[in-house]
Amino acid sequence: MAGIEEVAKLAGVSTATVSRALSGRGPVSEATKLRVVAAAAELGYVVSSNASSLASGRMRNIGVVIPFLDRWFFSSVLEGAQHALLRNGYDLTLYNLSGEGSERQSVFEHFLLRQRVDAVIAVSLELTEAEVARLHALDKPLVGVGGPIPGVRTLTIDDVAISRLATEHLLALGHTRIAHIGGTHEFDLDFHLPTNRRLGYEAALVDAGYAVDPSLFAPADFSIKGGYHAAKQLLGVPRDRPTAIFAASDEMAIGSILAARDLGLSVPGDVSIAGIDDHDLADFFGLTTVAQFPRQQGERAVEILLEQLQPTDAPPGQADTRLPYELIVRASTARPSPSA
Amino acid sequence: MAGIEEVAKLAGVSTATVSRALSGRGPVSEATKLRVVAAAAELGYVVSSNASSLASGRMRNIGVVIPFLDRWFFSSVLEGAQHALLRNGYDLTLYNLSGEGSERQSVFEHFLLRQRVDAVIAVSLELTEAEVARLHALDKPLVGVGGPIPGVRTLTIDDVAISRLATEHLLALGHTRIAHIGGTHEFDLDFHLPTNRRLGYEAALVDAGYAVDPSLFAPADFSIKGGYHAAKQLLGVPRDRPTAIFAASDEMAIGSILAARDLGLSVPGDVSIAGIDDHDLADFFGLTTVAQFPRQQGERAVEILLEQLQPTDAPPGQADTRLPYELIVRASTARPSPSA
DNA sequence: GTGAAAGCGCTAACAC
DNA sequence: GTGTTAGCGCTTTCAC
Repeated sequence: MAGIEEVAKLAGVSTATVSRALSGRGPVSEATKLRVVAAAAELGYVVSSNASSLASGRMRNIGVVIPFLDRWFFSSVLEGAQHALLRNGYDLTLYNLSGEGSERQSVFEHFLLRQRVDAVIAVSLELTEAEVARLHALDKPLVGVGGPIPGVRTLTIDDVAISRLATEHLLALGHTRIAHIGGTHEFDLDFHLPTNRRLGYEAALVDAGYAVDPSLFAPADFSIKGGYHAAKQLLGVPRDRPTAIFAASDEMAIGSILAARDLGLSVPGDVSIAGIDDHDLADFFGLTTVAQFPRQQGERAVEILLEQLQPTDAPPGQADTRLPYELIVRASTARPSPSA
Repeated sequence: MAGIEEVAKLAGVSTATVSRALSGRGPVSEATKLRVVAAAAELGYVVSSNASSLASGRMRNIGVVIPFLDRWFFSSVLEGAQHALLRNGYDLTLYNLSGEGSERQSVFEHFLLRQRVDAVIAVSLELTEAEVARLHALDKPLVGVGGPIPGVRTLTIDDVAISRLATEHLLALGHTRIAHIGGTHEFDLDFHLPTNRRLGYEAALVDAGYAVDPSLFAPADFSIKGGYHAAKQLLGVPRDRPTAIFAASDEMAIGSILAARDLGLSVPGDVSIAGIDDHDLADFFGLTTVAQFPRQQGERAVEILLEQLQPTDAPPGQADTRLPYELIVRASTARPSPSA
């Protein structure tokens, strides 16, 4: 492994110049820069990130803390972040918290404090004050995706508005008995997504002049399986069956479609179904949904972070960035059939 | 951020002793070790990984190169690896190659050479000789999951045997017209999984005395959607319909189940369906499958790597480790109905 | 079992 | 625009 000294020798300059030429910091004439780059290429030289980081304090590495890897939303955010980081020459160090709670503690007490990352992206995690404080004490920028986290720059989606949008779509089609499959309380811990989505649904109903019927709510765990069972329960009643289901995630909505089929109901003939996410499979199932763009969320988080790592003290930007969403109407929703 | 010097002062020892006490390398009396650990805890001291790595040459960091994040198999391997690494105090630096080819090059030419990782895990990637050579030149251990990669320690699953097992299950039930949904050629590039799985299927048929009927093969892209369309084609013929489908992945098998339903066929009444993976959703769909345990594959890869990082020159272990698999019979397979 | 001191391979003042 | 040099914060010989 060639070192900076050898490159300097081959290019006929000092190590300082090599450092400047290769990092782009500090003035170097075009001619010498070319020689240095050529020498580095010839020797297959790559800066040692440890030596560089130790001397400069810059790690070129971002830590991503994420609770799950095997769900579409999370892996998409991660993919977006990874992509944006790679493009900028940054490494991504992954901290997946899917195990027991002890992992979370060691990540925040040890791993993130090792001076290995310049900044941290926390996905769908509500950090404790202590956790935030630790990172701030190290002067490490932090951005939350899916927060909000008090005192931290976050990217959030307006869950209330999203739900309202989906529900209003069903109302506009003429549905009045609209059921909702939402999250259980355990999913409310880190970010109040289930609650907010339920609130949006209820607000849309109330605004349209309908009462909220508690019997039209069923909790599930955000999975296809969970949505299936919840929908079976909602649709299994012989009389006063809901004519539409709005599920708080596409996976639960897909489960609902499968449940409807198993009950011999046609979608959207007998029941309309809408979700949230625009999951990979939504198109395949013809699911009407409100898209949120997780890949872009990951990319955006990186951009914000890299901006913050620039020494340019521009206006720090607003603390909370609202993410875009979009209603995508497919074949799973339609006007209620007159017979219903 | 407290440094080693402050800890030394507080514990009343030299920095050398602090280093020894905290890293466990070199002799320290039990008493001083206790004092040092207490002092470190009191100051909230965490070793700077850069300084430590620069001085010692150990990074406590493993690079994982992986082609996809949003597929169950890959995210599960990643999760297993992450878990095992965290438990051992190692960081995981992720390199996802899902973008265009340029990413792959920069990962191997720059990112991995920055001296940031002790070793590399390559998941389902057939590395070029040049790529392997680069890593070996740096003396970085490398293990492949899903290889095999010539000259590299790999964990592989016997795809031929897995397919044979699934096919023999269908044969044993009395099926003779067994269709196969396999991968297209593009998926054969990095690891010959589609070909091997097809070979196992064909070998089982031939051994049982049946000819391979090319009309009973349909290619797809390993997705639910792809499997759906392939199955529609296979099952759409009025006469001589296959009585069973063996798909090279659970996602394609699930697509087949949905296709069968849409065609008004019952599973397993009219057609039996089997897959490979034991995907998250396999249980929900009652899918008979051959499980391969991707989480454990990730964990195992880490164990092998960490072993290799030990200076103990024990027997280096065999070059190719075969992974376990297991037939899981659920409700999607049964004896063919007499009427068929 | 413990301490002193010499680096690890770079970067960033500072001088020129 | 370029070279000189003093660290960055640890680990590791080597003495004791």
